[in-house]
Amino acid sequence: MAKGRYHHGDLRSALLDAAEALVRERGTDGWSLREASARVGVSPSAAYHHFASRDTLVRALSERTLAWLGERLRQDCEHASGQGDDPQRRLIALGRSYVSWSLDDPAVARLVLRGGATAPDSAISPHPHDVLTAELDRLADAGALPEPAREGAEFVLWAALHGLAVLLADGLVRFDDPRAVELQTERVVRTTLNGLAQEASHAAGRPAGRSAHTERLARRSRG
Amino acid sequence: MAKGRYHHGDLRSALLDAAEALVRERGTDGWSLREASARVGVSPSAAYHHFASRDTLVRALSERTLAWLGERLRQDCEHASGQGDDPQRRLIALGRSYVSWSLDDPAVARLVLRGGATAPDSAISPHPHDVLTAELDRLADAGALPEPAREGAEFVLWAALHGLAVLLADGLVRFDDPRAVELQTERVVRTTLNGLAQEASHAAGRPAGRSAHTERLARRSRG
DNA sequence: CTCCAATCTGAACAGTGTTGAGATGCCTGG
DNA sequence: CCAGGCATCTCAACACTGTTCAGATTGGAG
Repeated sequence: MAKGRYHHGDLRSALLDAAEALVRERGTDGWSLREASARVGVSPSAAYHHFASRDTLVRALSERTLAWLGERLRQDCEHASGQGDDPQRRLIALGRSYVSWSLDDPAVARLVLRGGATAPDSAISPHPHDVLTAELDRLADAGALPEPAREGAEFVLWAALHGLAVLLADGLVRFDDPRAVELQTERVVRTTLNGLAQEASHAAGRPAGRSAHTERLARRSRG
Repeated sequence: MAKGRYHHGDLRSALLDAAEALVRERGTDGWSLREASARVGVSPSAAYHHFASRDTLVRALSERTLAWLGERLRQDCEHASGQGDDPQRRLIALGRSYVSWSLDDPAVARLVLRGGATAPDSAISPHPHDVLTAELDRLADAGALPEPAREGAEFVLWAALHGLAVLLADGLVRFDDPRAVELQTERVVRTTLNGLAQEASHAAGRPAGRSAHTERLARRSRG
């Protein structure tokens, strides 16, 4: 629609769509703002009425995708919860969803997962990290994660999952069989959770996780 | 040296140095080949006698740094091995070195850790991944890692460490206290190793890690 | 000392992000 | 129904980019 019309209608999201397609085709930097504009059928400068710069467009795409991913993770957790509401099963589903996405759409994942592209004041909802945190809470509530191990546990599991996703998206590690990716992901989640659960028994005598207080980047308070 | 001379002497590594400094100042893309050339005191086209393109220069810098990092990791393992040659202590040292580097030099780390910048046929030696693998072998030899858990364990630990390093370099996670980073890194290594060691007892009945056969990207056979 | 091959320069090309002055046409208020 | 405001878009231009190539320069081999 809006073919040949002077006013486009929804240029902003049309540009985001074009940018997403271009990222998929040629990566984050393999295309120009001018090309995205041309693809939408609009002059290069038109984009500047919706985005302050090319970089802003890319960031906006990153945020849009991140929110989409958060929703996807949440849904996949819910869907996996089918029988018995096993929190560990839900976390494995989350991990599989996260990792398989980064493998199926590596170019977009490379863009999104290096969060430098995410504005600090953007309110992404639901943020993938928040989904993971909520699932860990669920695990702790179910008694499968001792209280001392719960503190900061999200950073351990997040690091492991994020690391696997990034390694795959960047092509630093490859699995011959797609099924192997699922197994590896499952193993990473299981191993990490096992390690976390066992932490309490080893913790006596060392500073414990409490002093490793961490904070996520501020993502609150939309401008 | 070579000030004002027509022939520079060692332009290739001078360009790499300039590129490294520029990456540190303004990130991977915040500078131009022309600026790097100018900084070295040479015309823009001179660079093309040493690098096929800007991208090639960046990749070369990435490889140089990766090899440097591998050497650093190896040395830090050796250094930590002081008393008793405890393999776990060595792995913790490796993790701390890896992570603290990515936090101390985040711009360069961002460039290096996303291996897309690494040519597939480059022979990086010693490659950080190989160092980690060797240390896990050492752990297994010491009997601290059951045989079935050893298989593919490097991908679990690598994912966790790499994930933490990347999250920090990208600023997706921040710790208020530098000491907290060390503790968190130690926790990630310990937790992962604990989880791995405990794997055998849980493994009965599931496919186990054997079918999750993995392979690193080919980095052998220099052109 | 001469000449070659490696090295570097200078000028040029197409394409980039970005800007500002002006054209266009949707929508609101009369 | 129609005037006109205003967001939206176009056009032309700027400085700058990566890259190429014909030619100038020079260290070192014969």
